[in-house]
Amino acid sequence: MADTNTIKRLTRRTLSGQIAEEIRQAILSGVFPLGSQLNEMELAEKFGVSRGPVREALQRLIQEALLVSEPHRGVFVPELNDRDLSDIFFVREAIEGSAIRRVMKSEALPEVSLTLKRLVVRMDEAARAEDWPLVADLDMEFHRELVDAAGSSRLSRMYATVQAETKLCLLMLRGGYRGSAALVEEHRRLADIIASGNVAAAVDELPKHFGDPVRIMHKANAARERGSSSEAA
Amino acid sequence: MADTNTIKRLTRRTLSGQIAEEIRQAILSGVFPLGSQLNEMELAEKFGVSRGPVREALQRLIQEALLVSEPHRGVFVPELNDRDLSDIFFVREAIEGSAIRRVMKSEALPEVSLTLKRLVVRMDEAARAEDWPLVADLDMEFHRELVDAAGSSRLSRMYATVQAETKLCLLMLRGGYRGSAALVEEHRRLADIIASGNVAAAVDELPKHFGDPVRIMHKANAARERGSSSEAA
DNA sequence: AACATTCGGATTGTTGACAATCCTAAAACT
DNA sequence: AGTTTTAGGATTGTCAACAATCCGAATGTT
Repeated sequence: MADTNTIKRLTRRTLSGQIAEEIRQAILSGVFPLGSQLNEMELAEKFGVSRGPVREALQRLIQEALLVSEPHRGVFVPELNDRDLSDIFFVREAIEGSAIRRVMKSEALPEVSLTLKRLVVRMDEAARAEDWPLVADLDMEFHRELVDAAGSSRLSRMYATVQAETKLCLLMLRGGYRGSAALVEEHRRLADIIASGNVAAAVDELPKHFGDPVRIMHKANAARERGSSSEAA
Repeated sequence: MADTNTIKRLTRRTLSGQIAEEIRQAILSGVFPLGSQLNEMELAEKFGVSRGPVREALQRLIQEALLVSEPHRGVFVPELNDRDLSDIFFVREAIEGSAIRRVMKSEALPEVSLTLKRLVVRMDEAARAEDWPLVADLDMEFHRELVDAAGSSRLSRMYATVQAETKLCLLMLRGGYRGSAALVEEHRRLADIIASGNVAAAVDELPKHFGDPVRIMHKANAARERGSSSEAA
């Protein structure tokens, strides 16, 4: 047997696990509006189960920062403010930066570069077809691929949760996701720099890459909060 | 009213939260040996509560990677192998590296440096008194302080979980925590470099700082596994 | 009219019991 | 004797009911 590294994934699907996955998808799809409350009993009978598994599923999503719990009040879809937004992208930069550094030092760099460039091609096709949801998905996949290539299970897991929060951010500007073809170009640029082997340049590119979305989202967030008088932080 | 120091403990302690904290401390104190199983019913009656809150507490700790769950089998204190060990310190390097970069760019650097140097002083005192547990605690605090200084709640939270795993690592070499005064010197060195403002030097110092513990633990781990014929990874 | 108080509805937090699953080990078979 | 089968025990997974807590509206007071 050549590879024994496949550790026999007996993913024993537990009920609460399935429910968590279901609710997670629902949140990230915008089924539950930001700030809305999730009723345990309601979810329970919607899934045809008791409140126990639902509670456990919610607990898990709380740990993933996809929900926030106010004791004796309920669990809510969080509303992200500017601080959160900056923080999320700061952490993304931290994680992806480390991933880039490690990948570019490894001998798997050519392979990873190829994978990334293929993703850019698909992203380009999607952009030409103006399939913006697909573009967004490929954007996510691009960065996830990059982080996973580092081969650190912990880094990947951490990144997964931050990426989920990023999706939450995208929900804030519903449909307003900039469909500019510039996005494709940015990723192509990033992929090229990574392939080039210039570590410093690659790491420097990340803030530029994230700069735009952060600014755009901040703007959208400010516009959204302009209507409701908010608390000063 | 002159004193507003009562910071209004809004921290509504939920029962499961308290239990989680209790179990967490127990795990990190080595009350539960590595690889041992945690019985829900047993814990429940030990805490004088039902299995519900205990289950939720365990769920939380599982998410923190302080426990692993095998469906329909039970939850166990994880046994960390060499891969885990390397991974943990890789992630620590990633997080602390980003924290250092941000802190050293901020104007709070002098203040942070001072705090770190004070910690080194305390660590030195503890080392002279040969109070190694305290030295270990101060080691943890040093790095946590550094990360917290970055002002990113998400980075801090992620680091907290990795640091908990680090404590798990220390449990592997029970009591064998090297009490060398070199540890103090290393931290002093790191604090000095950070204070100096030389970002590149500071970031370069991290791998050196982590190099020793990783090697030592690998050695200890190998020695520990020498007795039991283990599966080849 | 403005403020404090109390009551009601709703939701979460907790409990004890029941069902499903897994591991161990004894027993039956070749 | 060695291997398969099958019961036993134990533990987790799930459920429905009970208790505690919180929010908001209605009521009473100044």
